[in-house]
Amino acid sequence: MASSTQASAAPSARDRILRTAHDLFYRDGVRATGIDRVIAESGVAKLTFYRHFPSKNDLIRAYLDYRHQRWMAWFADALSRHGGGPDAIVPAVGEWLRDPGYRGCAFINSVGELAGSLPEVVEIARTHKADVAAAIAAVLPATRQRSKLAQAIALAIDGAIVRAQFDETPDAALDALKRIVKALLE
Amino acid sequence: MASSTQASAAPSARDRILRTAHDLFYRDGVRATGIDRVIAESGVAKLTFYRHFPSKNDLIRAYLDYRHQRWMAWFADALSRHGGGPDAIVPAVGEWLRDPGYRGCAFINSVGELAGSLPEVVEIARTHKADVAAAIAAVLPATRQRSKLAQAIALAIDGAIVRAQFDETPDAALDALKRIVKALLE
DNA sequence: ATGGTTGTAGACAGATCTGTCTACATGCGC
DNA sequence: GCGCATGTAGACAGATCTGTCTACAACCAT
Repeated sequence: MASSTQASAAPSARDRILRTAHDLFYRDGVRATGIDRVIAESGVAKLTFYRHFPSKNDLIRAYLDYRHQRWMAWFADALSRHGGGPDAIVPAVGEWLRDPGYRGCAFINSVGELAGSLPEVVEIARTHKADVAAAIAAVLPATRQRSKLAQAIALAIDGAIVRAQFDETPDAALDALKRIVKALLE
Repeated sequence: MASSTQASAAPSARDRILRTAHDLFYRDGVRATGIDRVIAESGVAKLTFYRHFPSKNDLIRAYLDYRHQRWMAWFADALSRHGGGPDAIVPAVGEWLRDPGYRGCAFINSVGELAGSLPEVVEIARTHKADVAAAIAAVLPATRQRSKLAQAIALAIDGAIVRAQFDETPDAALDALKRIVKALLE
């Protein structure tokens, strides 16, 4: 989940805006980041920005969609790189939590910040978490309890995500997560 | 964790401010809540407010302290009301998650919102979570693994907290939490 | 009774934030 | 080559937010 860099030369204005918004929203929070900051940092004109995103809420929605795509792709890749079995889960999560730019889960953070003023982020977050649970189920053995088990593991991952957001190092969170996953898988 | 009401007649201005700030900050978020709103809703003059809390950050710190006291007292009570043993944990948490005013963990939400602009909330949240883990350890049998086990359960509770914040009902979160606690305690 | 503390009511300054508008440039398809 | 989409630069309006300031009242202890 390190910040990805684009190889090709000239990204469109929309892409530059979205990428900049992603980095700022994720690092500093959505409310703390002003439109003017996104505009200045992505190097586009104000009118250009408002042509692509008529309101800040449109940008927020696009940010969460973009984040979802990026994160799910990274997670699927990380799981397969670590063997693609149940034992891949904790190391894959650990990779993320150790990333220097780690700032917690964009969806959890956004719900906390915006649930009151932009209720649809709750729906978006729910969808995201359901997809994460499905990705976890995909690496579990196909038993009768697989779905329930994946949900429990996904919930434990959420716990590790917020714990690692507080602590100096993610080690305690990963220890606890490992213990839970091991206990759940017998 | 339902909102507590004060029996005695005349709370001081400071108490009224703190109580109002707590309710608004918790319900709508810290950044989304303006000082003017707190002042209007607590029925106090602006100068009075600024005499007690020279800046919004002072109010935020007081809010988190207040929340910590209130929540820990409620949690200890809930644990003892449900028997004071390991089996009290899930029902106690369930009581909270089912509260109509439930909006997630004030500390998790605040870290997401404020970590960038007010770094000390991270420290405050860490202390809070350590106290929660200690309260959980207190209801576990005194084995050699007690502390590690309490940390794992506390982490699973954090997972249930955020999951219940997304979902329509807390049932799935409580199911998963119950499954994890059961697996951890053999 | 006098001074300090605590309170009310509300105007005001200064910053910041979202969103609009004018004026102009460039490149591409038809 | 003409029109249109897309782009730049930046002034401007209007709302909102934090924090200061003036003017005045009630209460309590010394």
